[in-house]
Amino acid sequence: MSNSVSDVIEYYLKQNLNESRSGEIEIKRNELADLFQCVPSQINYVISTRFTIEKGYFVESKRGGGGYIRIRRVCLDDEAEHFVDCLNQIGQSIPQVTAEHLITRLLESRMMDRREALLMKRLISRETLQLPVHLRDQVRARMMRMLVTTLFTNRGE
Amino acid sequence: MSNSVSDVIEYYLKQNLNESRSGEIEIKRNELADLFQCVPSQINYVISTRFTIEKGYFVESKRGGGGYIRIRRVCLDDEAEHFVDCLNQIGQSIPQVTAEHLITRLLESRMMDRREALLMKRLISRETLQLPVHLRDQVRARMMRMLVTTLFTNRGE
DNA sequence: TACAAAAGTCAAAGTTAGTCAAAGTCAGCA
DNA sequence: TGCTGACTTTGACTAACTTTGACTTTTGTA
Repeated sequence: MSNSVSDVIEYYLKQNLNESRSGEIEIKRNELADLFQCVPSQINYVISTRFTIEKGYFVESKRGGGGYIRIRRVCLDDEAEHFVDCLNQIGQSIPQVTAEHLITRLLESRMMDRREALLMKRLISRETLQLPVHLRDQVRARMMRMLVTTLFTNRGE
Repeated sequence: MSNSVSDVIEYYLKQNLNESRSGEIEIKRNELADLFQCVPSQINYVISTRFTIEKGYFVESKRGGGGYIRIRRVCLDDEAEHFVDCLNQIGQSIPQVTAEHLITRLLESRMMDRREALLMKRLISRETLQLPVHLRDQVRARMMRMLVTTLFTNRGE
């Protein structure tokens, strides 16, 4: 399934990450590029397309002598801020438009895919809920909180 | 039977699908076009006319270096009937356990993925809805109908 | 400070696959 | 015959993803 060099490098890095007990690996860009016979900047490409924060990775690096690239798999603690932000915005009651914006942001930050976002927007709509405004906004808030909690604790793939 | 190039390609692909233990094959569009001496876009034609979701196939692809077209056989007999069956089962009101069973069946038939099923089960739960029983079962029914409709009309994102 | 040794950036080139509409084929029928 | 409509074939154009390399920035050390 993995045909491109980028895919192979991605697999290699994730393999190493899984084997490291600390959930963190440190590489030398040039050494890796050498190992996979590619230009050093391809390592940057792989990292920027496959090890993004949205996908649950945090990357640090340092240039110069003794430089490195460190990749860490982030767990809930590191995302807690974003997670809490979302929950705070939702509160105990949320109108449809606000919820729709939040869903769009979650989609844009790759926390959900298009189908999930579409489904979610339909589920929290006035038409689906068909309840008095006050009650409707409260049910919608509980649904949104459940969405965010699920997204943050059960990452796809 | 017929022996148009498209028919030959269709036969070739289905043959390969049958032989693959995983029920899934991966091809390179250009290689196939080369093999059958046709333009690459004819592969798209064959796929779009013979490997539709209605006929029980799910197709994914990726462009660029290492690109591919992946065809998977999905086990679903008669689409429309299944869709209508689901809607009938839901009706205007549905209790939590019944809805959960339906979600599990949708998951098993690959209409949804694990995370979507998990999310959906949480969304339709007593805890999330927190409404009087009769109202709750009605809201749940509308949510389930929306789920099924979305799944059947918005295949794979 | 100067230099060397890292890593970063960015855009061009390369590699696939997708879309769409025009043209071609063929069978059935008035 | 020759028309019609469904299906197939073709290719120009588009979109998405990857690879490459020239140039830049940062950092440690002599």
